[in-house]
Amino acid sequence: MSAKHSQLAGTLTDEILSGRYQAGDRLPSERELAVRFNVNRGAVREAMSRLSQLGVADVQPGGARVAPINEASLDIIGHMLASTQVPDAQLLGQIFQVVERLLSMAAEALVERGRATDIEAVRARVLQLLDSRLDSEAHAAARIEMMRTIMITSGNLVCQLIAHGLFKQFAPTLEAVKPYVQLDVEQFNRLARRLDGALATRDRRTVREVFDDFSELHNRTLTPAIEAAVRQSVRPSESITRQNPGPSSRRSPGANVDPSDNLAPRSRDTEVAAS
Amino acid sequence: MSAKHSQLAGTLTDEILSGRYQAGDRLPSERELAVRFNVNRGAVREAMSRLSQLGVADVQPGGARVAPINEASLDIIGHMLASTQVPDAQLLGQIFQVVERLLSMAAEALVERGRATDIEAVRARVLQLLDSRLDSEAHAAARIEMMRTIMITSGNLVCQLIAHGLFKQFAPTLEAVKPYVQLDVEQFNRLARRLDGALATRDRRTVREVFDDFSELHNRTLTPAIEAAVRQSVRPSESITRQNPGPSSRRSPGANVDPSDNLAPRSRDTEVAAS
DNA sequence: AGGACCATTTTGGTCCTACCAAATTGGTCG
DNA sequence: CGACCAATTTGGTAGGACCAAAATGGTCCT
Repeated sequence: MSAKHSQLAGTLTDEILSGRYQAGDRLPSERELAVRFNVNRGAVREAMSRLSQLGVADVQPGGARVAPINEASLDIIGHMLASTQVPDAQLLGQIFQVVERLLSMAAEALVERGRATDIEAVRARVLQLLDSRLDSEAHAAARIEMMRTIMITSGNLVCQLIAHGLFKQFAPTLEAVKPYVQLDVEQFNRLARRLDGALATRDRRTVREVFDDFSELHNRTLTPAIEAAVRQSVRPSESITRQNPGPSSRRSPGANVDPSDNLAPRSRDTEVAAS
Repeated sequence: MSAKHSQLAGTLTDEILSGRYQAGDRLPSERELAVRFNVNRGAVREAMSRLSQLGVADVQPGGARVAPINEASLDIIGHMLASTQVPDAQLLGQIFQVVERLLSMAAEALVERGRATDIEAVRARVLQLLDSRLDSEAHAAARIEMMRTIMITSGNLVCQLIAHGLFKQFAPTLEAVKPYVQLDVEQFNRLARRLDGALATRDRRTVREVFDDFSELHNRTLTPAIEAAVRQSVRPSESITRQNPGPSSRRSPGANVDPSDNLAPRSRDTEVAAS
């Protein structure tokens, strides 16, 4: 579905991220890639441009070389999460950890220097999260909305950008794991109440403590959820909901490369054989 | 010096970030931009691609629209810092705050789950920072090296990517402000000693306290430095060190647009008149 | 031999032209 | 007034030609 250059960029990014190339290695030339993937060189160039801006390759006249991973852009996280069938628990945990820290920072800034109206706005989100009788879906959405509100009202642009960028990237993964999460609502609500009180009294120390506890709770929630997802070991995105096979004229699932055009290197055996 | 598309992307990014366009506004068409800036449409396309990947514009068939700022990539920070002559103190403060939080997180993870050898490596950096008799330049470099070591040994990739990305962007600004910073070395060393002790005993609570204090110290250091820079109100990058005028055949300073080609919109008066 | 130097080849960078598909636009008809 | 449809605008793709910088491999001097 997506354009050629986009697919190519994805393929190359995955190959680099998977460690097929060592940092410093020369990438095949644009012209060679063009013939190998049977696309126009322009498409290759756009893909290389993406790699360059992603920070996974350093492309210069004379040749392109792969860059060390830790110098890449934050946007590679999405690729890393998507490359493995079951999300990497460790990476996901790191993301959560960072988000929660930034969230804590934003909330602390809010209670220290924020306007009263902003604090009230956040409190409204927190209480709304508490009072209503929500199903887990709505509860999750409300949680996210609360986080968003905290980020925005904090006024810290850097914080917002990072959080938004991270969220955008792990949202699909989260969606895939969601069926397996079982949040301890009781404890969560206890924390939410504490947060509300801390916000009302502008008690920074307690705010921080609450977010530390949030982090711990999330970790305890996430780990078994991922384990459950691993046990099932199903393809996250579509294969869960797909129940009606549809007409026989259908092409391949779409998440993978269309077999009609050979954007993948020639005759690379599919690693996950149909069983 | 830089390529046309790069200049164009910078110009457009700055115009969008400066609020000249509202979020949701339509950007001029590629063909129109091509004639306005007297460049090939291909160059315009590359610039638009950059804007798109930067998250400041949403470009689709039918037209490109500017995106809300808070949905942009983290990489716009560099533009925002560079667009104003004197760095924005508030934004710089936010960056520092975030970095210090992430640093604290990394250090805490290190003392909680890190290997002994890694902790020793960080301690070495801290002590090296303490013992030697360094000038402020070397001291700053050693501080950065310490932070880098903490980030790397922590093993949190997300943390590393954010920190590296932020640092890469505010490094030039930091360089510009550096002449004006006067670090309270005595207090800093006191904190460093505390950090060393906390690392040795794997005392997570103290580690966090130390980084909170670091944050506070940096804030107290940064604010007057920026104020001093504002007072001087000099162009950060080159004009400070340039003392020998060079041959008369020289072109314009290079940071600005070459007068021979009109990449800037026609006859736009320079906003900062020479005084 | 070993190292410095230089011409050739390779490689990415730019430009141009033409054409395609999707979105927008503006008119037209019910 | 609203739904629908065609013409236009807009971004997307393709292919080719050429340029400049880097890498390469040979040559010459020491």
